Amino acid sequence: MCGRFTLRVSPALLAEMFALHRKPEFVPQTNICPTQLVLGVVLNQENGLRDARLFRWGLIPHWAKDPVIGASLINARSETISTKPAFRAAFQRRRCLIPADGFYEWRNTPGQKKKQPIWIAIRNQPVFGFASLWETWTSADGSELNTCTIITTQANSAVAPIHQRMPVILPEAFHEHWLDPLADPAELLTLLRPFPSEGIVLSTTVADELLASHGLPRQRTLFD
DNA sequence: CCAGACGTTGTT
DNA sequence: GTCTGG
DNA sequence: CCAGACGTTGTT
DNA sequence: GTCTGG
Repeated sequence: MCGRFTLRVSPALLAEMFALHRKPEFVPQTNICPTQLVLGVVLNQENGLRDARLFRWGLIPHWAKDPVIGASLINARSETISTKPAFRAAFQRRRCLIPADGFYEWRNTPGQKKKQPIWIAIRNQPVFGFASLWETWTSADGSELNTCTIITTQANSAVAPIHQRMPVILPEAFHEHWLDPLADPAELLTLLRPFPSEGIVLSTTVADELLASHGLPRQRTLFD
């Protein structure tokens, strides 16, 4: 799955790598959590340009009465995304890319009391995009909330020893297809596969280094 | 027909 | 909103 | 994902 | 142990 990730690149690089209309405003982060605001790249249907927008991580279906459901919909299984009521509308009409430069999976070692976080990145890719969906939810008082979810797939052989599943990382060559509002759903589903194992980089120590390099306090939630 | 669910993950 | 179960 | 909380009663 | 909140 994918329950935490990092995004530390400059807005300028992000704009370049995702062909954004303009530079997004965001602060580099090394511990992005569910229910926080995350950056999502969408295709603006008005002008055909790519925009980066903020979404609350945890998709709330438009029909939900209680928005608390979003906290559990931080991931969507690629295998069932086109049929599940919570996701199929978003899959048809509201696809996006969530930029990241790494993500965490927790390894549960038998005999060890605590799970160990492993930081996972892609070789030679300073930033990449998670295949994602977004929704707009309207509350009883009429206020709107834009939310998103990250699509998961079976772990590749590099990640499998740590965890059974992993987020879908779309190679840059697939970005345009994924964001195309007229794309054929059946073809889109073929894009949702595990990233090639050869490109995977794992680290047990980088997380602490990342925090230090940004002068951020060590985060008890992850590393103690 | 209406009522109620609608999701993921890990763990057992 | 739309499907499933009763 | 992890961290942190984890309650009852009667009344409207 | 399990749910909620971030």
